[in-house]
Amino acid sequence: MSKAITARSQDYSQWYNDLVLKAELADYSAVRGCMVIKPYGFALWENMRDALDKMFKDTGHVNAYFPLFVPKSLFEAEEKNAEGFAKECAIVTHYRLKADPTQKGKLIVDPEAKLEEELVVRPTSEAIIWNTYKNWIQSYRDLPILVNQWANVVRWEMRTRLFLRTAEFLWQEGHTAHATKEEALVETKKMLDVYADFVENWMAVPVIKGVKTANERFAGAEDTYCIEALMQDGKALQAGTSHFLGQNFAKAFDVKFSDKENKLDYVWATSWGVSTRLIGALVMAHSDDEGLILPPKIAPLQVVIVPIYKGEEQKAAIDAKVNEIVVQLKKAGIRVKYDDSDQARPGWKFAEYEMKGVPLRLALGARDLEQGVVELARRDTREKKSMPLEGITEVILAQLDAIQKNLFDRARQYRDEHITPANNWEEFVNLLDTKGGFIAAHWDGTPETEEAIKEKTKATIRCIPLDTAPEQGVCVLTGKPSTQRVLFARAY
RNA sequence: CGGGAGGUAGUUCAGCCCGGUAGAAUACCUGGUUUGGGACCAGGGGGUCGCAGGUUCGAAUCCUGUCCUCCCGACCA
Repeated sequence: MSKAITARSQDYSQWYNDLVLKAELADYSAVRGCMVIKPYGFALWENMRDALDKMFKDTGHVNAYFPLFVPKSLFEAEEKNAEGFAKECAIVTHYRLKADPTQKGKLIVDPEAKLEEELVVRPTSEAIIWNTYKNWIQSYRDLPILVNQWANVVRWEMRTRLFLRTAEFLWQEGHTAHATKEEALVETKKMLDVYADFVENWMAVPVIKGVKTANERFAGAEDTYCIEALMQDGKALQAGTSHFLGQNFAKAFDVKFSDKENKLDYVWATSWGVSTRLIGALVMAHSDDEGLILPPKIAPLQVVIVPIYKGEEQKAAIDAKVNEIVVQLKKAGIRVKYDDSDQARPGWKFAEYEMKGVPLRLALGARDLEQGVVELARRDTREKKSMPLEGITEVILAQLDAIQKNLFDRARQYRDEHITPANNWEEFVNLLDTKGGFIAAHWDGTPETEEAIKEKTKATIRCIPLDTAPEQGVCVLTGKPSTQRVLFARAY
């Protein structure tokens, strides 16, 4: 492993790529646009997944699993949804290979094994799920259906980046069915809140809750709610979406139910998802030029202990003490590793665990042992101090909390400092080019103006924030009247 | 999908223009000395030069095709 990664100030994109590879979160693969998630990266994803899964269960949802393949006829049923995804679908057309008669040891697609109907590899699962829900729903007594699935999806992206945009990715997709519009709307917002709660309180990444404009809306949705995060380079990243689907899919798949008065009506729907892209957000929100910085609540390892010794005798004494500490820490629920390997020297280990973003490091040497202390090093502030071994578990628990809080506060301060109002076009363009971040500006509400701004500046409307007060103003581009500021940014 | 750059030891890269026994650093293995911020000495192993064709007496090097990656553009629920 080489000794450094590209500095953020030098090349932010390269820094990100270097970091993902060197921290061993992921690797490239032999398949274009598809990555290998390595064990350390997957451990991180597992922690995120487990926390989210519990939140879903706590809000009444259950898990299920639907097929990877969607028959084309089902896929095209909801027209807007199908159109929206058509350009990035992988399609299965054959079901068999055979030996190539012209080249020994090679295989060809068997032309006689062509499928009657092509199968679309799911870019999202609304179609196959609503086709299924049709069979599950007859009356209001069958509602609501609150199902989530953890799955992979495929979107044939032209330009990919590790975690941020890959051809195949892992995610969860919730698909719910309701008797009333109101209930579906409540569900949509409830799950948006769950996402915001998770991303802020577990990942320590502050988000803005908002609604997407028509241009940015999920294909097939009535409304798309989102959480938007800000990265250290001033670009925005959509961290999660929750869609109010109205009756669009119920109509497309003919899913009706009898209400209490025995009247037939179409079912109301929502869907919501977050993906492994969140890992990209996590990396770009907190990390520095030394490597990854992980929030304790989802870090695969929260504490690493490194011994410093001369000779076997010292090592044995340190081992004995550290083993006691490890038992205590594990009892307190802390994910801890004692790296007593003799393969690397302490300095090497320090750098390695910094690259991997382990929140707290303890270093224990013979001198410390004599004095009954241990060196505590925080990854987030890179601050080191000597603490008494007595009562160290409590100190560590408090430090982990402090790190979690500091990461969030730090990211929120950066985010808050990078929401800037712009009142005219010159200001708007200038802010985008010099400062970046979110720009709060008036917009006349038309897709045409949004499109024009995008063409001129590459900035899009990230969302119409949910919690801002109405304010009279004029559109930053057209000068037409506007009633609310929206957030623009260049985005991932 | 268009334009540009790249792929040679586990890793980072030199060699390619001008064809002639495949190199460096680092990592790895063995032994020893070491260990409070990426240790040092000595010895050693490791590469069908992305893959497939072609030109040539001879190809990492020239030609063609193809795959993967990066950058720019188009696209991106």
